[in-house]
Amino acid sequence: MTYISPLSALAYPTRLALFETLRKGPHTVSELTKEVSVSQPAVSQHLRVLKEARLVRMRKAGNQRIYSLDPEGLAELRKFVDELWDDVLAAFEEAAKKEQEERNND
Amino acid sequence: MTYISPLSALAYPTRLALFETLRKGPHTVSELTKEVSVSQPAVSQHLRVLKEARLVRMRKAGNQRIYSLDPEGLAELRKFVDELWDDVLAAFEEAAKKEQEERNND
DNA sequence: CTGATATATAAGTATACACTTATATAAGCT
DNA sequence: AGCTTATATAAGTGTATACTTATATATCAG
Repeated sequence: MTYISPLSALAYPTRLALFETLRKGPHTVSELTKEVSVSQPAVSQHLRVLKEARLVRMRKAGNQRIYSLDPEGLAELRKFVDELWDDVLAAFEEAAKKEQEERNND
Repeated sequence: MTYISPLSALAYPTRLALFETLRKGPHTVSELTKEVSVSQPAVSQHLRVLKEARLVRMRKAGNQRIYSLDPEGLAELRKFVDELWDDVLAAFEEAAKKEQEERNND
């Protein structure tokens, strides 16, 4: 099964390395290729995955393609983790409440 | 290469489904197995990956093992995404500044 | 102690996918 | 037009890993 998501897109080391480079600012494909130890086609393939996951976006500039972070997709990732964090806090409160009740039963 | 991280741990659909179930609260392995369409050993294997990534934790209760979200590991994930978001905002500001400069040049 | 239940581990298999090289596409330059 | 540079796509390969069944471990109940 193939499952494109921001999480799976960032799961692989080489792809994460490309993404981390893009955090520093927009880069062309050849610049990105210099940053990692894989071939240019491999970089293009990773960029496609990142793009489909809406983590990065691309604009053409003459001969080159400039990749950069995609604010829209990243906003969704942020939302996911924010909501996740709400659940974590809720679980904490629930656990604290139960502990309190157990103390009262003594 | 094997790369254990919260991101790769959540990258796979079945594992994400288990994690999403745990967001609702602590569950035993047999409860989790009912939620997904794979065997119990497969669930145990996924839980091990989630545990190594510090996304979930486990406590024994008699015969059973109760899995729940791991606040510590999830705090790290949150931190990662928060810092990532800072970079996104910075990239936005940079882009806006450049656009402004280009307008001034006209 | 014995059987039942809950979970983990072992071993094997099938498939997804990260990589490679070769080639296609597309834009810039002379 | 042709040549060069930048990037993408195609096709093939090796490996990681998600699954399976079988079995081991551990706790509980009688």
